Amino acid sequence: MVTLAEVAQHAGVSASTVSYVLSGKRSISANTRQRVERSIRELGYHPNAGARALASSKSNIIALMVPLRTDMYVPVMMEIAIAVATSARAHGYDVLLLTGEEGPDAVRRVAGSGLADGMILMDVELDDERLPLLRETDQPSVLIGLPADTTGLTCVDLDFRATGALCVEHLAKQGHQDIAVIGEAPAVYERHTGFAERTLEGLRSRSRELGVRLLHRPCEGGYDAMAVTLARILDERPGTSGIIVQNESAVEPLLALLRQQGRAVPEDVSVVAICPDQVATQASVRLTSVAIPAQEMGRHAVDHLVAKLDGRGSDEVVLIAPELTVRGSTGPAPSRP
Amino acid sequence: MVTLAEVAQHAGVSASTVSYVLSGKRSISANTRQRVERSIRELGYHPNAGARALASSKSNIIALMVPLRTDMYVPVMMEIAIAVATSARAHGYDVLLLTGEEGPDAVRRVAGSGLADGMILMDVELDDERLPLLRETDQPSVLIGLPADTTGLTCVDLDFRATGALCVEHLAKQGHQDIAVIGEAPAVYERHTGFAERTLEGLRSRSRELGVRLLHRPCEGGYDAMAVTLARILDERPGTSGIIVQNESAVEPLLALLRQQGRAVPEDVSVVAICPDQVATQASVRLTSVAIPAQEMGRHAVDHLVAKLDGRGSDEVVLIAPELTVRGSTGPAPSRP
DNA sequence: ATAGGTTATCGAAGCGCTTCGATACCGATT
DNA sequence: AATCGGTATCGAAGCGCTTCGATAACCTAT
Repeated sequence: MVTLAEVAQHAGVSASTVSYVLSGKRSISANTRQRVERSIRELGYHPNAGARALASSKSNIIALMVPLRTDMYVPVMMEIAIAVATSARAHGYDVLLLTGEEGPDAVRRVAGSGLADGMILMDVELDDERLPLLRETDQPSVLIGLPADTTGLTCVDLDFRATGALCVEHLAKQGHQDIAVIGEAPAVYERHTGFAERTLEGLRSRSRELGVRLLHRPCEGGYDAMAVTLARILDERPGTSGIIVQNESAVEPLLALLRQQGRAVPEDVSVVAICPDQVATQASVRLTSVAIPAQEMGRHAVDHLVAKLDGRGSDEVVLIAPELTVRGSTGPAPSRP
Repeated sequence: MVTLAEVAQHAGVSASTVSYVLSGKRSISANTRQRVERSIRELGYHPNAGARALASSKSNIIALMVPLRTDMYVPVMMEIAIAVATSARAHGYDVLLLTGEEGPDAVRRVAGSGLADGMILMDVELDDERLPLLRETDQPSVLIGLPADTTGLTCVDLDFRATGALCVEHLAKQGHQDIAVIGEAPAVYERHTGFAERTLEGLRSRSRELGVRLLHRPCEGGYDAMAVTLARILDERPGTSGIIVQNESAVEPLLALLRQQGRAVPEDVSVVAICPDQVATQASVRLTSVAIPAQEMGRHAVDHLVAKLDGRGSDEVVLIAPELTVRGSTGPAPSRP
């Protein structure tokens, strides 16, 4: 293993000079710089991460806490995680992967040990138990998702309230009067996940304003659960002509069931999905949808965290404006008999 | 920030004693141990990761290199990644997330800087460009996937050859004579991903042995691509009665298309999938499948790597035996006219 | 009582780096 | 010629921990 001292000796300078060449924190003559850089290359030198962290109290690592549950919106999680890792590298940071398993203790461990300089939390619940710790250790952090109380926190999220409103609006504008919402699994609502509840608020308030009827039903993913849910909806509201889905694993089953029942999309029923673009375009019907901008969220989170670590940047809540893309699954409401 | 020295002072012992209490590398009297542990608790002490890494040349971090591509078998990747993170924690290690983006350089960087003690590589190609580096730096590592040359390497993977064979066997046993294979996207074969090619080998050799006809077609995910692929298959081999799918995002489109064309599963066509159990059970037809044991692979990889880091364990190739679960999508071949 | 062997603890060195004065040299200003 | 402000470099201290002898205290066996 090559050390700074060896590079220094090889280049005929002192260790501190090599350090300054590396960090650029003091001016170095062009001549010396080149000699040092050459030695670094020739010896294949890589600074030791531990020593660096110890001396500078900076690890150049960002911790990313992903939910342990693999049952929910997995591709989105993955996409965010990869976006985070990629953007972090672009800023010179590596990413430490923490699962939700450890719970709040992970926050304590990371903050206490100086393992990471800051952390990004995904899947934040409205009343998340990690937040008190985050505030008290004042660990630099960014949340992906929006808790109930955001004082002193930096959050990045899609504006799910506006997303809900946007979906209702789109359908209402086309004349749909009876709209059904197929939501995430009941467990998601029970644990008060922010995005699910806020979507619902948006859906409800906008439909109230626009005078359309709204029926919300949580739904486990999969074909069987979807069959039951759809039957219940059509039973309660036979006139339903617009459906909003916020559950990736319910999308394809829903479309299959509608087809099977002879309900044409979009002639008989219009469908709007809240899902990543990939899902919307790869479904059996090209879906009108509001995209979940996973990449953008990951990138934003990293940018904000890095800004904080650099002493720039402040606490703030960034809500990304939703965008509805019209594809082939929505159209005018059928005229009622 | 609390340091070892402060704990030592608080407990009235020397720093080294505290260190030995923590590591258990020398015997400590019960009395002293308790006093020290109490101080640790009262002061909320966490050892500094950087200092530890520097002094012990061990970071207690495992690097996990995931593919950058988000287009392929995403849930499997995610499940493996989470299994790795979870098992690693159980062994006292944290996980550093590296994306394929950096390519081979990441290996050099991690090995050189002592950032991680070892690494796990996912999505290994047959002739992976990271392997020479891995061998030359003799960085402790485990591959998930099987390259062409495994000398000096430890690998964990599902036995995809046996998996292919198993699928053919199952269908042949039920009398199917004409079998079609819907594979991964063409790009996957072009970059010589090991698992795809080995599955194919297994499929081909077993079908030759059993005297059944086999047609293999790569397929991009999604509905449209699937429609084209299926049409071509049925055009070339109208008598096809068994289909093997190895492409998660083709599964649901395939089932929808078959339904749409009035081909009943399993009465007219039998379908075997190679996919995670979750996909097989949540599809619109409960699929007979060979599971991809993501969790098990992640766990194995970590166990082997930790064994290596402890000086136990040797280079070896672990192939997990495939298991075929019969569900509702396969049955006897229809009698030919 | 003394040598020999344990067991429990301490002190000091050192891991590889960053960073803060200090120093030496230079040309420009008076 | 003496002074000043830069610029380029060096040396040494120190980050918080691990680990290796050394030492002291205590048993046991002679």
